[in-house]
Amino acid sequence: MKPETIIEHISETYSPLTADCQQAVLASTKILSLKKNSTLVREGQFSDKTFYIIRGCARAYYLKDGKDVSDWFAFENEFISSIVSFFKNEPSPHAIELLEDSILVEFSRDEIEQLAAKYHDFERLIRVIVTKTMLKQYERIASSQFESAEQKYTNLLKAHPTITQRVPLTHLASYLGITLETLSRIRGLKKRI
Amino acid sequence: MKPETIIEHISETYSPLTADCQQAVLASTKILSLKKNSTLVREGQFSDKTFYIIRGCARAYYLKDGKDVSDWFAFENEFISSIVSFFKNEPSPHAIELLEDSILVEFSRDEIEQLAAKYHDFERLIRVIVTKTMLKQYERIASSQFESAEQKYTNLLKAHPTITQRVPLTHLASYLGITLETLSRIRGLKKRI
DNA sequence: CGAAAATTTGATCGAAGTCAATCATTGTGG
DNA sequence: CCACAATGATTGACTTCGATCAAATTTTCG
Repeated sequence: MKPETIIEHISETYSPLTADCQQAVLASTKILSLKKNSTLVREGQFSDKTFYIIRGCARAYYLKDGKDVSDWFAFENEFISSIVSFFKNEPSPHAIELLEDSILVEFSRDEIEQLAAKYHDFERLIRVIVTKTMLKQYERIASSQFESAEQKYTNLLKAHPTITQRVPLTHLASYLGITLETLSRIRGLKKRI
Repeated sequence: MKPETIIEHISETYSPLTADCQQAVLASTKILSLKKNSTLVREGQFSDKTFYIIRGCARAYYLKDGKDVSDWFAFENEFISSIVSFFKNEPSPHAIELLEDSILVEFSRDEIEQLAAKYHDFERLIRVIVTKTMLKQYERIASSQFESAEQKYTNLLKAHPTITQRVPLTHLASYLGITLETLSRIRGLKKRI
């Protein structure tokens, strides 16, 4: 996939960019092609990068009392970054790894800020992306806090019907805030009914 | 408090606005002074308004299986809106009410979009506010999903030491996703130790 | 002051967690 | 290309945290 096509696609998906601005974005775009299990961000490090996924998927996770807890998944046409490090410039509590062989676009915070300062339409693009992310997190709060384990899993499947084929259940369980065993029992029940 | 001072203050708190832009914002600003228990948004209605709190506090809540569940609180210098209705233009699942006599600034979505389209620095202001909100929601997910009832309460107190003096415990309990009884027991324990 | 609202306290129950063992799937080196 | 080790998923027995139901007590406010 050509870089121009990618920027066009981001522009179409989120908020339109002028040709002029698309050119400028292109200039500061780096494309990565990485194998499954590659690490994009290591725990404890600073990361001023955001990754846009063209193909594949990634997972942000952290260690909570020694246990691996998944915090975010991203698939094609979505962004992933160490939210804490990227936005607050603190060491990243999260690690980010690839769950499949993937093709990514890498943006740095400086590039983004420069583009946003120079191009009003890029500033808007960022605003739109952040707003979408915020709404997604809002949905997640509603689901995680006030639903039963089973309802949470059902909600996840509704939002992402094929996720179980791409992400190991262990990760889904920790993402939902339930144990692997509980998730397994829920799935057992669902099949039988 | 004069309207000019308010806009200046928003500009200082979140992201600077040019004098020109501040003038334009002023023109579409409506100041409200309302009594405790006033309703800003009713459940099931469309609301394209966002409220900035100058004095007082407000609460967004919804009914889940007949029970009142608090979803968001906002205090001085913060914004509150029906997130679903404002951003997705759907009927609001939330109602919003005042917990104290309050002074508010009301913005409509149209005004905001027009200002954002015309003024790059206003677009940035919105971006910054949405980003802050997103980070706050992120913290909330981490706390609500992976902490014990007691830890959640402790986290809340840390972020908002005086909240118990302004918001009834019932609302705090439902916000934290625990029952009033459990919250009361936690508070009992804390005092004794 | 007294009624209503808010909070505390007590007894019991249940959903999901923990610990432990087994079964299934995947992938790598001989 | 098979073997078998490593990883992932299921199942079972038991425990626990916080929910529910119920009642008492305290606070607020007309």
